[in-house]
Amino acid sequence: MQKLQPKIKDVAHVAGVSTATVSRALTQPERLSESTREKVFDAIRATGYRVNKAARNLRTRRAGAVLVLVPNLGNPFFSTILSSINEVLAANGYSVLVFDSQQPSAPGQVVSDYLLNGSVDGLITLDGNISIALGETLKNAQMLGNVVFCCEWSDSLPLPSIRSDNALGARLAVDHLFALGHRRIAHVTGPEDNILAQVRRSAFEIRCAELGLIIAPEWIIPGDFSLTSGARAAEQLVAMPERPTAVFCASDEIALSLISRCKQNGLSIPQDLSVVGFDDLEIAGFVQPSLTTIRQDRTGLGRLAAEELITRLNSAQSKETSRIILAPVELIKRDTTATASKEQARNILA
Amino acid sequence: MQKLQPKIKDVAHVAGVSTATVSRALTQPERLSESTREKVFDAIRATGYRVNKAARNLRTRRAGAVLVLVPNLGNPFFSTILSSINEVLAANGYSVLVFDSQQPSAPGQVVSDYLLNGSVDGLITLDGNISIALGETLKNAQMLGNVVFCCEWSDSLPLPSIRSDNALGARLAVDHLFALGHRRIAHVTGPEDNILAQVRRSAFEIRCAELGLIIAPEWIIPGDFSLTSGARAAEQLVAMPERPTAVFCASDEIALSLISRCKQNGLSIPQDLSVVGFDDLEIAGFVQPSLTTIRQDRTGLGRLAAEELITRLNSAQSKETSRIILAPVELIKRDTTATASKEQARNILA
DNA sequence: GAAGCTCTTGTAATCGATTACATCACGATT
DNA sequence: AATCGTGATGTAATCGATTACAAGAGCTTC
Repeated sequence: MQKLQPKIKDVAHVAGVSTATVSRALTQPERLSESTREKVFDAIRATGYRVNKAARNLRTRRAGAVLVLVPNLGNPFFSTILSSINEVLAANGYSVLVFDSQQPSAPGQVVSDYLLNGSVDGLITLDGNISIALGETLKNAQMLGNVVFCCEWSDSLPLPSIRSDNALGARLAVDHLFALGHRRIAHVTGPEDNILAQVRRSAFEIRCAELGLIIAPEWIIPGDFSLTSGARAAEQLVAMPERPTAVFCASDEIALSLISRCKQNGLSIPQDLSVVGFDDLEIAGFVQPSLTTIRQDRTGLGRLAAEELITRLNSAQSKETSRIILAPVELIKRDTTATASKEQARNILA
Repeated sequence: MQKLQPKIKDVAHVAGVSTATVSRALTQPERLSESTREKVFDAIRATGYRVNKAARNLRTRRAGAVLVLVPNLGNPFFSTILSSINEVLAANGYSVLVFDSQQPSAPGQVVSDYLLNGSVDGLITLDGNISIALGETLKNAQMLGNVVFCCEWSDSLPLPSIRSDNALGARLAVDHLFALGHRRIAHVTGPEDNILAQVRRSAFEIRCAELGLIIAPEWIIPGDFSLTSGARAAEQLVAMPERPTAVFCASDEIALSLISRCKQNGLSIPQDLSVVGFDDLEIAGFVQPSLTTIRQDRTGLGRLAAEELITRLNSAQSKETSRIILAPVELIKRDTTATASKEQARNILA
């Protein structure tokens, strides 16, 4: 049975130095003579000493931790990003706290608590629904400079945002389908109130217009990124009298479940319908047919967001710029898209 | 521009009481008279006060936080559990720190740091690879009572473990396939060193033996839970001269990619091969054909683990019992399993 | 050899809460 | 009327680190 956790005083005693010296050995070892430094480290080893985080945090007014706000932790898209955020932050000495904003407790309250009570130094949010009220609170506490958006953003908050080039992604998808001869392209959207889904949708519409494609209103099928919404969209698709020959889905989950449901309804993919997803989840390459999709660099997104936050935490000046960092997207051609048949290609709306 | 964060002294001043009273209002409001209590809360509201977590933690020697150690955060199986852990802990006033044990930094070191430096009060680990050394360290620091396994466990550490009934899962899978007439059943395993994978495998073998089924050595195909390993297993399967008619996979990811690769090789699922997975990932119900699998109650696992840890943190006595809580598993019959054809059923090994 | 530097180390204040102990007021008990 | 108990509040010690400031040692410089 061992004693309680040794404290800095115990180490100082064993090493025969003052607590200040021990503290210096910990935080700025180069300031000590080599002999004392070694004495101290020996004592640390001998006692099994670990700095008490709470005491250090109190004194230094830093938490050494970052909060990551995730909408739906269960979604593999987010958790990969989280993993990469974790990696960068850990390498820089920060702990990572997570909070799932889907939870019953009011996330705004929770987030401002974390930031204002000093539990964390900063926030990376993968959730774009940051309320104006929260923004105000953070601004008043001069905490707004320690917040970074990842994937998402909010037009009403002047915050940096690391995100994929969503518009480009949508264009790549349309161009790819167009090049294959498709002229009747549908789109299953993300949630209506989601800014990123809005960008994908409008870029889709604009690109179609540029290419002279007409989009029937019913071809814009509302979804919400989820598997369920993909299946629902498939039902709508197969029921259409003038069925599109291709569909661009706002997420891979939509695409995967849409494909599955279409097959159940007797459609062949990609012969009867070409499908493009968005995200490039790992599973996308492991289904049959494998999914053509727009890859988002999830690891890069997480890394960049973490790096941006660290930079901001280190720079004393609070700069509330709405800097935007675009992560590249890429068309991954797989097997759910195919050349339009003659009949499909000719079948342009009047 | 606002001043610095108000402290308890400021609140006390505004309310015209002592700091002790403010503190009591926060932690044991029933001990104050109604009038002062209201005065204090008014002052708190007026000043926008938030308790400083570091100061409170230092004084109370509690962190109000729990570390969750996750092997591979990017895996949807784990992240759902994490979400449910988060929910329960948040409801009980605990913050959740995560660490991905796949990371370069030595996870053992990191974990013991977190626990010994007071960053967290306890640990829930979804990773079974807790080293003996770490166990010793924690025991010496009398921290071993604050650790709970979730899904995984370690025979060498006397810790509570919340896990699925893996053996039952394997039996359910075998029984289901047997009832459909299958007599030649393969198994794609999890990682060889993974205790949970070992249980599934040995329960599979035992049940087969009980039913009088012979398992050719090559039908035990090594995998590691991953999509990649499922595809590899499929290659091995299709190349077998005496191909099994059914396969029980240690994870859904294995099953999904195995199915996909088998289809690429011209097999029809389930006509040529019945497949059972393990986990019941959300996607399992949204692929075509939808996956028959053993459901693990991921939400329940997370919840139970969190509740168990909270109980332990609240009880002063350190009880290092290796209590086991089994979460139920369930066979979810979907479309990747079918009655064995006459030829399949008759084809028993000599 | 006095002044001034640099380098190393120690003393003690400090971060912002919680809480043991003391005090006081007020009503009940004898 | 003296004593006691109870409830409400205040005073000050405390949690365990960091760090401003001071001080001493050893060197250089004029």
